[in-house]
Parts: sequence; structure tokens; C-alpha cells
Amino acid sequence: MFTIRDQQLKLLLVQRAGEPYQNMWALPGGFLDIDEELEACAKRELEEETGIRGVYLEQLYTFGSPNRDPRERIISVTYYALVPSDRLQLKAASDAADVQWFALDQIPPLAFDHQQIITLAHRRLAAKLDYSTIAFQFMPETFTLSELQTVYEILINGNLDKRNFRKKILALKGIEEAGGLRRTGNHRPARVYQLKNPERVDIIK
Amino acid sequence: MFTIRDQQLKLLLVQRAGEPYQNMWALPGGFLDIDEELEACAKRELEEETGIRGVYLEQLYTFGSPNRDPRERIISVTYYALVPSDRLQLKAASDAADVQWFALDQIPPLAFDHQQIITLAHRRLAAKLDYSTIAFQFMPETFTLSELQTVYEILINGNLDKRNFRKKILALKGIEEAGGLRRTGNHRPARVYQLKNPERVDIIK
DNA sequence: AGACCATAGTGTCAAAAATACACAATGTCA
DNA sequence: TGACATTGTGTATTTTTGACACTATGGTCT
Repeated sequence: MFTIRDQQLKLLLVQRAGEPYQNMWALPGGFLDIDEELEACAKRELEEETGIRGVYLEQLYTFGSPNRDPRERIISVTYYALVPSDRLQLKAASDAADVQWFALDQIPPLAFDHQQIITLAHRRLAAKLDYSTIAFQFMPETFTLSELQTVYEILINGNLDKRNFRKKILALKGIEEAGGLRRTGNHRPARVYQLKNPERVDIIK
Repeated sequence: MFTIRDQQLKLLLVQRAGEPYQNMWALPGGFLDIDEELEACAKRELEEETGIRGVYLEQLYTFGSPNRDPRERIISVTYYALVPSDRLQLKAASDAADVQWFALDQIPPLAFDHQQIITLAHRRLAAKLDYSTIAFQFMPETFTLSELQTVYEILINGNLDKRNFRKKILALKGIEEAGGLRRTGNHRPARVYQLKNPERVDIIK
């Protein structure tokens, strides 16, 4: 689960309670129920560990090397999720210490092959930036164009030209003015926008 | 497993010997051994049913709806493969009748949710055409630019301008002259090319 | 040997898209 | 009411993409 917070791309990790890899950090996850859809399982596990639901979720890859879990053969069907920054109140179901957001460049050593999973998810996310509107999934219900630009700049880790960025984004026709202005300091307030189809990730170009 | 044959994109199907869905056509596949890598399993099953190996193979998606197999809960980690047209001698391990190539628009009713899997694979292949050199995986060891163009035209189901196509392909720097000419009829012979990195699929642009 | 045939191979111009770039407008705050 | 900080806007240049037609070459036939 990715989010953007404190001007950084962050990732949710949980601290393992039991063996193996006790006390190490790991990706949230768990076992599939016998009559459960794969995606439903991912959503359930995420909600159980974080209380968050209704976020963008996409199947990433299935990992199944024979010895990736020391106990027994485990196949992991992995998903990644994107959460808008205004919805990351965790703690509905878990206590503070064992679930935490980590900046992507400050990930501690992880249990199992979870670092590899993160690397793949990050690459996928970066790739999708170029040809989809996936970045919109990080935005709260309403936002300004400057806020959106900041999100893009964090994701690509570089600067963008304000005029060109606005031209490109508005040409996508994916957002519309929500009406009203956002006041955030002693300067001109910004127009507020919203997604036309909040659930939808479009492929562009 | 996709290939291009008779100027068409074709797909390999096998006819089921036993229940359920007896005698219906289905995708090649089988069960994972307990100590087997997922990708090794896909390769093994493919080779067992077709005798073909060493082809481009990529994990597609994992399907796991509770009732997709009437017998019991089955999770299918699916892969798709691309085979050059000069390597599709089947029959190493199977008899003629129960393994066959089908044009993509002439797929018979399939067992399980296999039609859905094919649809996804086809979409993925089409998408990758735009931003990778995946189409090269359909080419035999050596080929002419006209042959390559024909493959692209079949895949996108449309015509391409010869000069622009050549410009674009050569700009990718992925192929080089193999030396020599290919004579195929009463007309000027064509230069022969080969991939610089036959295994590699590059992401472009 | 020469004519004809079929496909290979090649360059330029126009249109569209991407990029670089600077200043006026507006609400807040002191 | 003036200073401040950020919003919002247009044009010119470069790059990329797309349209388009003729010559080159070896084979085949007479």
C-alpha cells in the first residue's frame, strides 16, 4: 500500500508478531479463505491490518519460489494499493507500534522476499505513470492543480513546468472544477478540482 | 501460446481427454509440483504438451475465483508465450488430433474460464506492442524488414507505411544486418536482419 | 540479351506534439 | 495600503510523427 505523505512516497509495513522473522517488518497480507475471491482477500487483509478500504487495488504478480517461506511452500498472489493522503488514518484495527508508513528509500530489512515485491511494485507504479492516470488515485476527493503537480513531482522525483503540466492534465479531460477556492496561507487561493470518474484509471496516448 | 502462421495470429489449444469439460478445447496447463518454480512449471507443461521450449514466456495474471473449476478450488497462475513461426513443429510429445493452432477469431467454446484468460492475454499483447519490442519475439532467427512489417500488420490488424516503419524499427537499435540476402521469388531479394539480443524485450520511449 | 515483373529500398515536406520560458492576478497579512 | 506568496495564463521553438512516390535489383520469360 502506497501513499504520499510528508512530500514523500511511502509504503505501509507491519511488524511481524510471530515466527518466522519475528519482529521484522513485512508487507501486510495473510491467507486466502477457501471460498474467497483473491481480490476480496487482499481487501480484507488490508482492512484487518489498517482499517482502510475502498482504495485502488491492482494485482501485481504471483510469487512462488519453493523456499521463499522457511515453513512450507507458499504461493503469494500480490496486490498493490494506492491511498489518497487524506485517508491514511490507520489504527482502526491495529495498535500504533506494529503498523507504520516508511519512505520508500528508508525501508528496513524485510521478512521473506518482500523487498523484491516492493521493488517490482515500485517499478510498475513508475511505468504506469507514463501511460495512465494512475497518479490520480493518490488524490483526495478535491485538490488543486498545484497539489496534483506536487504528487507527480514526488512520483517522478523531478520538477515539472507548471504551464505544461496544466495543459497536459486538463487535456486528459479526467478532472473538472469542483467549484470554490482553496485558501492555504497568505497568498492567492487556488481553484479546486475533482476527478470525473474517481474509480477509473485511464490508459492514455 | 501465440504464434503467427498463415498470416494470422494463432493460439495453441489442447483438447481435454477427461472430465470435466471432456473433449472441449482448453489452454495447455497443469499442476504445479511441490518443489517447482512457477515459471518452470509453465515451461514444463508447455513442453510436455507441445514439445516446444525456449520461447518467450511472461506471467499474465492469477485467476482464483472459487468456482472456476467445478471439481474443487483451483488457483491458476497463467503465463503467455510467443513462438517464432519457424519453431512450431508440435507433435514431439502429443498426437496430432488433440493439440491445434486456432486463429484468434475462431476460438471454439472453451473449458473453464479460459476464454477470459485469452482475452486478457490478447489485450496485454496488444498493449505491449505500443511500448516494447515484444513483437520481435515472433520472428525467426533471421528475417527481412518486410517480414517484420507483416508481423506488425497482423498484430495491429492494419497497414503500416513502409518507410516510416523502417525508420522507426531501425531507430530502436534492436536489430542488425545478419549479412546476406533472402531470395523469395522473381523479384529483388531482401537484406536479412537478426536481433541483437534475442532474449530481450525492451521497453521503448 | 532484353523486356517485364515483383518486391526492396530510399528522402522530403507538413502537421502535430512536446518543450522552454516570464509575468500579471489575487487574496492574506501586517 | 503595500509587501508577500502562490495562482494562473500564452507564445515561440524544437522535436516527433505522419503522409507520400519513385528508383533499384534480381528473377523469369521469350
